[in-house]
Amino acid sequence: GIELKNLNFDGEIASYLLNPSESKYDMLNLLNQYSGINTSGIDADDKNGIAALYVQKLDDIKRNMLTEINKHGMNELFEKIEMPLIEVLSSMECLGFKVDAQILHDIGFELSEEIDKLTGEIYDIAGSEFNINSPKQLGVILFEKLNLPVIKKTKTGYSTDAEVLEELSDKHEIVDKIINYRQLVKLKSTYTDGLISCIGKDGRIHSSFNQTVTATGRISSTEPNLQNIPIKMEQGRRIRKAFVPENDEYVIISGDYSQIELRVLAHISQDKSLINSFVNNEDIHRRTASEVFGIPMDEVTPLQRSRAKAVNFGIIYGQSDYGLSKELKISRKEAKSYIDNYFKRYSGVKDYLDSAILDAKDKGYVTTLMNRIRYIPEINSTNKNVKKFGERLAMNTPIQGSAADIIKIAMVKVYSRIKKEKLKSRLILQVHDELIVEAYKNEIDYMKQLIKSEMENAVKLSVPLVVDINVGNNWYEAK
DNA sequence: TTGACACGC
DNA sequence: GCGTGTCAA
Ligand SMILES: [Mg+2]
Repeated sequence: GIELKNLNFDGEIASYLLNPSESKYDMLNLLNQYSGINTSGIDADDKNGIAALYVQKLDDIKRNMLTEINKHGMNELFEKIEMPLIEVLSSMECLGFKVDAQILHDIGFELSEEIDKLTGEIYDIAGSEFNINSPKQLGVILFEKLNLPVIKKTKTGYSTDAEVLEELSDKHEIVDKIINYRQLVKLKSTYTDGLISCIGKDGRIHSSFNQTVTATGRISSTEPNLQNIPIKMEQGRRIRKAFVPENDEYVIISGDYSQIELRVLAHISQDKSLINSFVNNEDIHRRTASEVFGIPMDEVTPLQRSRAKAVNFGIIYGQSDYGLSKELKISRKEAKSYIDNYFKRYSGVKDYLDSAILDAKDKGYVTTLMNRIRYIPEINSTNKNVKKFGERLAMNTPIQGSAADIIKIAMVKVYSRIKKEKLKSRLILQVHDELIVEAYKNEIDYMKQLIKSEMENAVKLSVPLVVDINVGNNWYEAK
């Protein structure tokens, strides 16, 4: 019920923009970096003393930070995006998302039954009882008792991750049951039990949205994390049926950007072919397959399209031929030919990614669409692996960070219009390329248009931004 | 506290 | 590439 008004400067956010890789933006750190005083003699436990000094030096700290923000051209990012976003996130936290506990209990009960059944079967096959949740104990069973081949090792012993289990699945009947067990236990512990424990007295889940955690400008969500609710597998996806509107006067509307990162890449690289693909609204993975494999669009097979999709993801991540070969389970040579072909066809993308690495080396940092910065010290490492990692950061950060800039602009715009026009609908969640609105039924058509247009027109790029809108009686149905 | 693992974009 | 939660040790 308390309003946030006339906020124009937040020190934590200002310092986050000046270096988003820091882990703490507390008063002592800010004093040390921006007040000009020597803080080496200050007792870190003296909270009152630090707070008093911070207030005393606030004018200096503020002036120094704003000067730096200005130098980097981040004025608009700070004043027009990040500062207004504080109220948007605060509102999302206060509103929360209503959750039907009964649905979660029902799913949880089903999961328990299946887990119990699988547990018994696994013990029977193994010939002994052990903690299946312990990778260490599971490793002993799989690789010592049952003598299955060791696929890969971790720092501490045998790896038993999903990729390893997948490879072992036709070697022993226990493996599929373990794969299944893992999935179900994850759903039960993190999602049914975990979410139930977060439901407030108002029947809603109030996540925390952190604005100063990620190095790229994305927001993060904790207690609970509402940005990783299952969607890929149907069994997990059903969890979304528990996320419901307040009552039957409301529905859930979801607006999600189509291919926002590749569109951002087309824009910042100005690659002619990639821009053309999006201007013509092509199926981008099919087009990539056609270019990489040198075949007409209508002759692309499902496998080729799927591989091209992995190539596109790899480009965004700055993936090497080695990384792509592991992802697609193909030879390094074959992966290299995919990437080489891609860069021949999309030479503007190649030039751009090279320039991002040069930027990181020359200036020490890379930037996004709205001039958000991220320092990349890894790029100067003498350790080859660290240096390569730095190069991937230099390539990925402008893409991921620009997408974050865009959806933040859209959030501020959607929120402002709802407030100004005194609508009953509410912005309640953001999941990186998606906004979720709890919409009043009389406002459905209006909100669909409002969300679509504010998201698509958040910024003007060389390619269109496309947003898909879906409506449903719960989050699952809004797909 | 850390590492392994699994969920999301 | 970017995150967070759970569990075991
Ligand atoms: Mg999408």
